[in-house]
Amino acid sequence: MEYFLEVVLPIPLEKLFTYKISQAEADFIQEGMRVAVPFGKSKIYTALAYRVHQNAPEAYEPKEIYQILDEYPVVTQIQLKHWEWVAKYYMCTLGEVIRSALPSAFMLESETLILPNKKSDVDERELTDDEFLVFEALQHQTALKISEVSDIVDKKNVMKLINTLVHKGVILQKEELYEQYKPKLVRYVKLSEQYEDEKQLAELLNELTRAPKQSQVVLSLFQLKAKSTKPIPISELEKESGGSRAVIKALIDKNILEEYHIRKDRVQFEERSEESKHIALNEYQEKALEDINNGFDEEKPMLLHGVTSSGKTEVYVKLIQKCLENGQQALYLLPEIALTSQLINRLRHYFGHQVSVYHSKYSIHERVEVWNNVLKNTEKAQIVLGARSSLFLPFTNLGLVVVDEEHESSFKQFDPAPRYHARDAAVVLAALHKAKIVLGSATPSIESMYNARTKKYGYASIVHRFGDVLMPDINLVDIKEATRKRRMKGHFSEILIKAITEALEEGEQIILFQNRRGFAPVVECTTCGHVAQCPNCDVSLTYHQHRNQLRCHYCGYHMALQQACLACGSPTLDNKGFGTEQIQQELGQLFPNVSVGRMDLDTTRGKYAYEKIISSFENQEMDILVGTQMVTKGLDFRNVSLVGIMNADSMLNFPDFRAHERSFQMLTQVAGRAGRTQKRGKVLIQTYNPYHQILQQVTTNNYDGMFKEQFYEREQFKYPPLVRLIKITLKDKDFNKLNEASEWISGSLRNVLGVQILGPEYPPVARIRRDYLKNVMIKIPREQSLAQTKNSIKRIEKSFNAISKYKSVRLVYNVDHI
DNA sequence: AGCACGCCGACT
DNA sequence: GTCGGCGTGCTC
Repeated sequence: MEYFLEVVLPIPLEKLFTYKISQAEADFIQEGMRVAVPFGKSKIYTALAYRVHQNAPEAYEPKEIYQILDEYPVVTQIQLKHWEWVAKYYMCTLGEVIRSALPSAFMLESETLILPNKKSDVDERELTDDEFLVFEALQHQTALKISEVSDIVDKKNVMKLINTLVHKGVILQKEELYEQYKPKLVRYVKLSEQYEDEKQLAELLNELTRAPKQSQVVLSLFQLKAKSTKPIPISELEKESGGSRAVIKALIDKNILEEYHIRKDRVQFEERSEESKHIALNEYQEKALEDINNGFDEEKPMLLHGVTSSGKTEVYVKLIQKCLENGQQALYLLPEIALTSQLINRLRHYFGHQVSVYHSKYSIHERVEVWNNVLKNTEKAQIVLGARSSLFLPFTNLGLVVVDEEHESSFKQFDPAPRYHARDAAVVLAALHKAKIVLGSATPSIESMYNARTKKYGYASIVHRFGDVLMPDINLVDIKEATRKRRMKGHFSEILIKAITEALEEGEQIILFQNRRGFAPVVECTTCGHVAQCPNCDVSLTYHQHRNQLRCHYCGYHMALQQACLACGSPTLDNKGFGTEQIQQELGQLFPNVSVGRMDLDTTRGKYAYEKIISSFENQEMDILVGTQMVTKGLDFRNVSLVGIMNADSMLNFPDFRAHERSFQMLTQVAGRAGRTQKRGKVLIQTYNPYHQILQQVTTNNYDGMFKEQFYEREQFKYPPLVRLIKITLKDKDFNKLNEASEWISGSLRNVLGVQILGPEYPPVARIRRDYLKNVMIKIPREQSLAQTKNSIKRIEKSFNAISKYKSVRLVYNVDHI
């Protein structure tokens, strides 16, 4: 009987691939195990076992698998179901979901190695110069990588050379698999067993009199052993004895000491503090908790709408405690890893080492360890705190999902597929696990609030701040007037400067919000109006002061700032617009003795960059923090009494149907950073348009008014949540071909779907990385089947791909585009 | 997605 | 003349 295995490969292909396996393998392999398979001409890939069966494929002769990589499945059945849903809903392949879900260290790849062919005699005279170089190199080395061959002959493409060498019998090829994940091993030492005996030991010490260093090491080892019964790491012995590694190695070589390894977890936390596991909720929190639990009884996802600083976290903690008491795992999703550092401390305070963290700034090794802990349901992984990708962890016993700051658009993955929304995917995940789910926010998204109003979600709210702290006092500052009367100092109005001065005098801290990064978006020539453009993308280059560079935010292209205009040669270059860097600099001039910190994309690279800035602001090493979006997101600073928004207009005027909703959320959130203790916080919003509805709604904390108005507009103009949006982006290097192709696509969609199609339209940035872009937007009414519509779209794509002249055009789907 | 194959311009 | 550029097709 023949056995076959269908596998999923981590590539953007719809198809599953079938390999031949033996009966023994068929008995052993379970769905969700990893297998290494040969794919294409020579490569070996890691694939996920999907199904074992006995139906021989007819159209081709299947290859055999290379090797089974796991002893038990690393992916659960529920995960596979969930991933299939993600692939289907967000119109991508299962392989793409797998690629972003599995830690990259799980995905082994092969590397081709070149070995000398010992069996055949080589006539050196028959080799070309390049061939001889490789042949010679192999006389000294056992194997060469392709890239090394490339270096030796100083050529890029060496496949042809290698092929001829194989042909001439000079070399052999071999595929080597690399396991990227290596457990972290700590080296320990102990005394060899024979010296347990006292007589032997005395003899040994006697022998070592001529080696003072070595005998010192042995004595230190005894001292350490006396202190505790724990294993002794080599590093500690080194420190204690003052002996170098060479001395210890000599002792190991003489078999006096024995070296051994213990696998160490990279993920380590301090123990929980035993006091204060109990938290007291106030009456409003209690009420919300009760409402949430009632909603859970009806098996509904719950929306928790609590004003900023109302103590939502404590409610989550209560829910998590209950979940753990039931012996189930909890998942706590956050939109931004910047937030994890603050929250992790709070959660560890209650749950100690039961909390694991998972996000993209963790190393691939750490991610594998968290993955395995979750899979084995170990003590350490009872609670996972993480960014959107933690949704893909192998929970076996999930009881609760918390989606904090559910309105955040960063829950939606934008660039590589799967372009999923973590909040929505979490609702599906919870349903698959029959787990409870709560979505929390001070400013719920229109979508979630709509779901709550239509009873799809349950609803709970907290309208009072914790400790009855007053809501911040929000004021609008009209900078149109001030600008006209020349009363602005740089980007600061007199009112804002006065407020900053007062806060500084009180010893309080200040947050300033500037919705843009970089020093100045553009550098313009005042003589001819020329602005430096990115050669690969359709954008102006932005100036970054600290490197004195012009940079492209889309492709990373950069060049040094020119002294004279590139177009007309005159040295009259001027900055236009402003960003966080410039605000920071102006502050330095206005308040020379005040320390000003900055938090934006540029200052938060690296694993601990966020933590550094946040903790130094927390410790009041800085008086003022200038930041972009990041400062709005749920950070909790005790001593901030003033929040200033430099310019509210740029976000209000953003050409997007969500601009108003977003502005409301962002301003309300950033305002919420002010006055989290007894003193009432103050918020100043500088704007050219103080009569804007949204700004009025922000100052009066009128969420309902905002919701009503925005909802009405979306009804009028047919936007979510009343329709579903699918955006198709077409990309091609050829401008004309792209236009033709997008007309073809939009035409077919209009013919087949019978729903509203917008476009094709150029996006605001119409060229990125040398590709021209065009968007087509599909609006699908709620009552129309989404699945069927997607099928029709896929069919249109098939016919599109059959047209040979459009071959090079790539299509990208974005379902529920934000 | 990779990766090989195949066909064209710009250099030793 | 080769090298390496990119367009095209295929992967069990």
